[in-house]
Order: sequence, then C-alpha cells, then structure tokens
Amino acid sequence: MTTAEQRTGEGRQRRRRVDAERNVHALLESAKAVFARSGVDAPAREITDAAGLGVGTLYRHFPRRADLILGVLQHEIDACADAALAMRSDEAPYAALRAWVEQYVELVATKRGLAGALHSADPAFEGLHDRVTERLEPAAAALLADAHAAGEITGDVSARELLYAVGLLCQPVPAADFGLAENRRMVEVFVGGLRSG
Amino acid sequence: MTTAEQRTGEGRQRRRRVDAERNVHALLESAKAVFARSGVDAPAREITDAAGLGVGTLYRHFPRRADLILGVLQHEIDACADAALAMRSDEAPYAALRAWVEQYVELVATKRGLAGALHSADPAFEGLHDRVTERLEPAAAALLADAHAAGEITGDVSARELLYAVGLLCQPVPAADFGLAENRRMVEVFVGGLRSG
Amino acid sequence: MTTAEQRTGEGRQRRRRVDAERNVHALLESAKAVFARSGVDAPAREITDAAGLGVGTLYRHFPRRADLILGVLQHEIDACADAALAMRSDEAPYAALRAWVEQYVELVATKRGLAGALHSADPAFEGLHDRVTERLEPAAAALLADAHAAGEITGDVSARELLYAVGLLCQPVPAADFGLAENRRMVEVFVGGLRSG
Amino acid sequence: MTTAEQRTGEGRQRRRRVDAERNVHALLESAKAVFARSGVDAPAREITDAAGLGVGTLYRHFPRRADLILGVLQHEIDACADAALAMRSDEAPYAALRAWVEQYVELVATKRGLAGALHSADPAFEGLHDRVTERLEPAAAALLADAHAAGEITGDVSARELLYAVGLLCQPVPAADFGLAENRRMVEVFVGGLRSG
DNA sequence: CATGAATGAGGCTTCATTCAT
DNA sequence: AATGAATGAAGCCTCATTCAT
Repeated sequence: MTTAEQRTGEGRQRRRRVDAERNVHALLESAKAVFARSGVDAPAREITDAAGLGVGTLYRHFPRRADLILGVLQHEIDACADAALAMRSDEAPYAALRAWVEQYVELVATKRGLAGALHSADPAFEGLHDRVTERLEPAAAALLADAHAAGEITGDVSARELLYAVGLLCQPVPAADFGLAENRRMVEVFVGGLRSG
Repeated sequence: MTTAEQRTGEGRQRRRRVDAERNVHALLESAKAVFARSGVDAPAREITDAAGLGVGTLYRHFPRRADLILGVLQHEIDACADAALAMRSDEAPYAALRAWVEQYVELVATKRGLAGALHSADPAFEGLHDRVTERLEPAAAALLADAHAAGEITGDVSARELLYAVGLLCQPVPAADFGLAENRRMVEVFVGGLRSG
Repeated sequence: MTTAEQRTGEGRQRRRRVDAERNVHALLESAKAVFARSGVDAPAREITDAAGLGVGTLYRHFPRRADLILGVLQHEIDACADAALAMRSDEAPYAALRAWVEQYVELVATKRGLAGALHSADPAFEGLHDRVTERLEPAAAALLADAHAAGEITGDVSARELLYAVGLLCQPVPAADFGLAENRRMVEVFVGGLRSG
Repeated sequence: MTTAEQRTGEGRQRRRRVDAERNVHALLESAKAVFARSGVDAPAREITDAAGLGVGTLYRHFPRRADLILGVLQHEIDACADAALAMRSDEAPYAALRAWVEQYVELVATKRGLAGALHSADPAFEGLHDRVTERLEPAAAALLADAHAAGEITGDVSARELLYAVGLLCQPVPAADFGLAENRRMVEVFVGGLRSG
C-alpha cells in the first residue's frame, strides 16, 4: 500500500514535470524559430503564440530574455565544444581548426540575431558570454595552439577574437543577398588569413 | 514696390533656406554622434535634443529613419569611393587594396550600429544599399581586379562580399572587450586571407 | 469486511482531516507573518512558499483574500474581546479602558496593513467588520460605559469610533520613522483626550 | 520688424505653454478627483480618460506617480503652512493650534488615499515627505511651542507626530460608516489629549 | 518652416485564479 | 485533498509620429 501510494505520488510528480518539460521544450523550439525569423528581440507574444502557450508560461520558465536565449543555445554550445575534442585527435591541426570553425558557423549562422545577442552589453546576457567563455573559448584555444605548434598558422589571433570575428561574419545581410553561403565563404577567407598572419 | 516686395520675399526665402540648411547640418552632426554612442535605433529625442531642435524638424527633413542614416553616410561614402581612385595610382595593387579597406573601416567602424543598419532587410534602407552599390562597389571592384591582375590575390571574393564582410567585422562587442582595435586586426586577417583564397 | 473497509475509509478521512488542519494552521501562521512584513495585499505565492504549500491549497481553504485575513484575526479578536471582561473586574474603570486599549493596539499594530484591510470598502471584508462589531464593539462599549458612569471620561465617543480611531492610529509610517512606539504614544494621547471630551 | 517677429515668437511660445498648462491643470484636477474616489494607486488610464487626454501626456508632465501626487498637494500644503502664520497672531495659542489642525484636516481628509501615499516607504514619495517636512512641520512646531509656552498643553508630542497622527485619523472607513464627520471628531479628541499629556 | 505637446499603439511584466493530474 | 503549471487580464511605460500653433 505504502509502496503503491509512493509510486502514485512519484508518478504524479513526474507527470507534471513531464508536461512542464514539454512546454519548456515547445517554448525553446518556438523561440529558436522566432529568433531565426525576427531576431532575439522579437515580442514575447510571437513566441508564445507559436508555442500555443500563454505569456505567463514563458515568464515562469524564462524570467528574463537572456534566460531564453541561453536556453536555446546551451545544448548547442556544449555540443560544439565537445566536438572540438574529437576533431583534435582525428585530423591534422589546421584541418581540425577549419573543420571545427565550420561547425561553429552552423551554430551561430543558423540563428539570425543570436549573434547580435552575443554582442550585447546588457548585463542580462552575462550568462551567455560566460558560457561561451567557459566552453567554447578553451576549445578554440586548444585548436589554435595545435596549429601554432605545428607551424601551420602564424600571428596572434586569440581564441576569443576568433570566436567573435566568426560570429560577426555569420550575420546574414538579406538586403544584399548575403546569406549563409556567403557567411561560409567569408569565414573560410578569414580562417585562411590566419595562415599568413 | 513690386521689386521691394519681391526682394523681401526672396530675402526671407533665402534666410529660411539658409536656416534650414543649418538645421539639416546640425541634425546630421548630432545624429552622427548619437549613432556612434547609442546606435542607429536611438530615440529621436536624443538626436533633436543634442541638436537643440524640435522633433518636428527632424521629421520634416528626414521622414524615415533610413533617410537620416543615409544623410549621415552619404558624404563619407562618396569620399571613401573617391579615395580609391587616388590609391590605385599611388600604390601597388595589394597595398592599395589594404590601404583602402583601412579607410573603409574608419567609415564603418566608427559608427556603432550603422553596420547593423547596413544589414537590415527593412525596405526603408534600400537607399543605403543603393548608395553602397553605386559608389563603393565599383571602387572595391577596381581594387580587387588590379590585385587579381597582378597575381597578388586569388580566389573569387566579390566586391560586394568584401564590403559586407568587412562591415560585419567592424561591429564592436562591448561585453567581450572587442572594440575598434580588434575590429581592425580582424579585418587585417580577413584581407590577408584574400591572398591565399 | 464492511467494517474493515469503513475503518480504512475513516482512517483515511481522519488522516486527511488532520493533514488539512495542519495545512490550514500553517497557512494562517505564514499569512500572519507575511501580512506583518508585506501587508495584507502580499502576493499569494509569498504566503504559500513560506508555508511550504502550493497555492491551490491556499485557495481551497481561503477562496477570497478576506477569508484569509479573517482567519488570521479571528482568534485574536475573540481573545481580545474576552480580555475586556477580566479587566472590567480587575481595575478601576478608566484604568481598565486604558489597559484594554493597549491590548487592542497589540492586536492591530503588529499586523501591518490589517488596519488598512479593516478600512476597506470592499464587500469581501464584510466578515471582518461583522466580527469586530459582534465581539469587539460590545467589549469596548462596556468599558466606555463604566468609565462614563464613574465620571472619569466625558464626551460621546462611541465604541465603534474608539475602535476605528485607534485602528487608524496604529498604522506605521515607515518613511517618517513613525513606528510602533509612536503608534502607542499617539493612542495614549487619544485616550487621554477622552477625559476632556 | 524685428520687434514684431519677436513678439510673434513670444506669442507662439506663450500660446503653446498656455495650452500645455491647461492640460496640466486638467490632469491635476482629474487626478485629484480620481485619487479621492479610487486612491492614489488608481490606473493611469482612469485619470487620463477623465481628463480627456492620452496617457503619454500624463507621463510627459508627471513621469512618476509621486510627481502627480505632489502636484496635486503642493499648493494646498503651502497654503496650509502659510495659514499657520496668520493664526498665531490672531488667536490664543491653544485656540490657534486647534484652528490650524482643523484646516490641516481639510487638506488631508478630503483626499482619500493621499494620506496613504503620505505614509508610503517608496522612495518615489520623498518629495512629498520633504514638502511636509519643510513647510508643514515648522508651522506645526511653532503652534505647539506657543501652546507649550503658554502652559496650555503638556507632554512631548512633536510636530511630526502631530502631523502624521492627524493624517492617520483622517482616513475614512466607508464600511464602518466612519467618514469625514467622524474624522473631525476623532481629531478633536486627539488634540484634546494634548492638554492632558 | 520650426516647434514640441499630444497621441496611443505596442511590448513588458506581474499575479490572482483555475484546473488537470 | 494537494499540487503548482498555465493562463491571460491588467497595468505600466516608452517612443515614433502627427499636427495645431
């Protein structure tokens, strides 16, 4: 009996948590889409309507806008950082750097406006910068160091500079037909420039 | 009598025209300063207050925000385009390209947010893109062509790509201590990348 | 079997009743504390969090805010009314009146905002006024009548007036450093004024 | 000509200022009425609708709620303070004190909820407290000192305490049929209490 | 032409209350 | 009976834009 009751209790709690998680997920998905379309400053309503939820729900789970942005990026930032490890052992230093930057481009370029958020001075975005600093910067630094050690690149571009420069190059300019393809090409040129630093 | 009246009329008109021009100038100067400080989306009041004029005056001369931005950039865009000519004859092709890009960086980097405006899909900014296309693109194209002909660069980066890529690299990222100095360094790396395209 | 089932049923019911009472008690205690700190309009969450319960539980037991306020005050109102009886026989009339008012001050002054609720025109607070009328007013009236009969006070201040006047004097004015000590002193002056009415 | 132009200029400015002043006045009148009916926390819309103006106009002239409250009270506070002077010379000390308090009651009692604002700890209301401190407190202090000197009152109730105590006694309690008449009577009792302090 | 007061749409955010589990 | 996630109305405030003077 006691066991059964406890199970029921657990079941209930888990169920609620599952529903809430579904909503959180829906909000993140919706936010990702809306961010890509209208930028990270899009009205909250646009996001909640797309998710089929009330604004209150958004504010419950993501009190500040930065929390939502961070929520959208978190996993991808971590995955990207982890990927660097694999690439270091799989490829020659400069090739690994190139390959990893390509992956980083996917992360940043496919989210219109996130690059913008990344650049905000608003203290609310601290978490975002921290995450980048903690996870992405060491990854980039390691790849740069490898390539340096192998004599494949010169100059003194830091990991931080690389990340933000590539982030900037990944913003689309719709009015000038400057899109993802152009972003990629420009990043390639930039990475090429590291060799002749 | 008639003559006198006409003179009076003319005098007034001329006076007004002169006054109006003074105001337009004051607004452009003020806008340039405010854009640099608070970005191109700064409240209209910030600009008119700094110019010591009323908001109505701003709207009379620059009905849409894009008109004001274009007004601010116009002269500098033209000057920058004209400078290319001088550089072509004065320096070796790649050196000329580098030097001109440096000048272009001054144009874009010193106006926080203008780069952003340059990238907006808002149809209101058409005029801006047109100006860039008409004046800057030919200048950049000529310099690129020279360098290509001299075998100093390879690859197929277009003038338009060069302009927008450099424009993107010129945005500051205050939260990451990524400022004008970094902008310049990153542009250098990018231009270096043109050689190894 | 039947008996066993009934017993189980009763057991559960009793258990629930006991738990529910515990919750009601926890909510009243928490509400008392929160009312004292943040006033009677404090967010429901503040109360439930402090009680370690869900908001739903609060609404089950106290559907309207007034129900909660009444719940908090009920016992104290009754105790205060009962105290009047003891005081009447223990002390000289005016002294008894003073002593009782002091006790009433404790009731009202230590619950920031309750005085305010007491004064609301909101029909939801009817119950509160009723309780005051039914329990406190007769007590105050008796003490006033005694003092009158003894010739220790004059004037025609009614029991109701006394109660509400003292209630008003018991509100703190934080911005003016006007707190409980001042409340007490002002009430003393007021009660002194009854003599010279 | 120059003179005529300047006059026109002045006329225009004055005209605009006059219109704006009319609006400011309308807002203050409306606010006074709304404050009296719904308290000083009434929605901004209620005030602007009653004044026939847009919310923006309210915020232009009274950016913070406290500014509006202060605007409503300012003149009356000053007038009340000035009246004290006349009373000191016209009447016997205690009589003057009584008369002045009666006038103060008119100031506070006829504005439901202003008393509440007077008591807020919100830093936005500093201006209000300051005004009371600067204007009303000296007036009350002088009257109290006179009465003390004349031996007509005893005790050590300060000017500040008098002001806030009377302010508190002037709040109506609609649900208990405790209105302006009762406010006045209770204040009388309180002032009577100063004699027997 | 210049002015700046007025407008009000639009976005943000909080919190009382409901209700599925 | 308890829970707390979800809801959305309601109020706040800003600012682009208009328009009477």
